[in-house]
Amino acid sequence: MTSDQSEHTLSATEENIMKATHTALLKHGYADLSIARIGDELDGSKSSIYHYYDSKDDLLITLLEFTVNKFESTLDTEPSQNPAETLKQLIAKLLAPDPVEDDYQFQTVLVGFRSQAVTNSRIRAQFTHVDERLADTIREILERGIAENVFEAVNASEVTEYILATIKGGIYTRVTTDRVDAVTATHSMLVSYIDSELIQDTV
Amino acid sequence: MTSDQSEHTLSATEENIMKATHTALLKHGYADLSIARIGDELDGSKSSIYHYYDSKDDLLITLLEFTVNKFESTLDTEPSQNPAETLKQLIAKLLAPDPVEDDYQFQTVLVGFRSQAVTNSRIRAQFTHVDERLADTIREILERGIAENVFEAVNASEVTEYILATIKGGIYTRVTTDRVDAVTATHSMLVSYIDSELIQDTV
DNA sequence: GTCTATAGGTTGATAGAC
DNA sequence: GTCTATCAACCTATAGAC
Repeated sequence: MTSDQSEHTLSATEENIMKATHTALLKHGYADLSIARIGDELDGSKSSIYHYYDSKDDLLITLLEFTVNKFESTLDTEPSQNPAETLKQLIAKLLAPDPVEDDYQFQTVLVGFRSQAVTNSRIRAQFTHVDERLADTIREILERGIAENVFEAVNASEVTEYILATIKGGIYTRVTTDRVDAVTATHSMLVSYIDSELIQDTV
Repeated sequence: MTSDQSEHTLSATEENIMKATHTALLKHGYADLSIARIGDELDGSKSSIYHYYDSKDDLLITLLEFTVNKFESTLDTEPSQNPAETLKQLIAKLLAPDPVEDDYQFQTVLVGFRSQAVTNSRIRAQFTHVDERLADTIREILERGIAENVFEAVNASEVTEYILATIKGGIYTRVTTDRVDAVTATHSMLVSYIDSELIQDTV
């Protein structure tokens, strides 16, 4: 496997701690997250945390990896499909005006984590990596579409970054403002862009 | 004036506190910001803060307003210019791969604040407002360009949100990852979009 | 208006019983 | 492995001298 994460399965307690930290993070945000508040969401006692993790920092980095993996696994696309449809489905999943509760929670937790990348170099490295993989996913779809003559022969790397930035901007807007219409508009304009600039005119 | 902020000029001490909080925020990030750390950046004693602000929260909300005003004032564009050039200059200022130090600091501080919008409704309202005004700025340029037959007769509101999301995504990427090239690519693709989809073909 | 001192609570983390 | 009890450090905020 290519995963850099240790292969071991999580014990029931570890799973509990992950879930409790996730919930506490949603409730209070990264800045107001404390071991006590995680304990409040936990079935057992808060000190059990220190049996599995060295420190609060260690716990949070582990949760970040855990969350990123779950988030990325929800993005796995059916590769047999038309590249244009695959791309549009990916965008719809990320920019849906009212996503599935789970998806919304992932986005919220990841936005909270991401802001820590400004001052925390470990978290910054993680998100550099996250974006790299998101870009890979999009670029592969584009390159396949170009190879199959579905897409124009654009610069796949540049278009990838452009699409990815727009998606992240849309998610960011959804999670940090009440401007729901802005997300809808961003979504529909991004689809228009794909239709008019990317998809080849059928001759 | 339309500003909802009190008109009074800041005293030297207040100015000092704003600057110290700004610096402490850059150094430690929102989550690890404390009154003591703000005091470390301050000429005087940390308790002087409580003579001017009721609480840490009050101080931070004030700094947010202060920062937003300064940030927006750096965006004032020369309205006599060609709308296409005005728009491109605005984008270049926000997505420059290596912006002026002041601009970079504003973006960093605002990204830190913005993540708090997820759990803090006062801050969320502020950023809803910030985005509204940014959208107004872009929309006015687009509408002027359409009126002057420089731009195609696009849906100005939708295109505005699309451009704004891409810009925010680019800033977000710059501040939270090491993927400098991604920002450059986003910038150049956004300019290409304007050239090919927005600017009217000269007949 | 600015300072020192300090109250009173919360923080992350540990010791040690079971 | 899970618990209770506890520590020392730090937190926000205030009291009160100057």
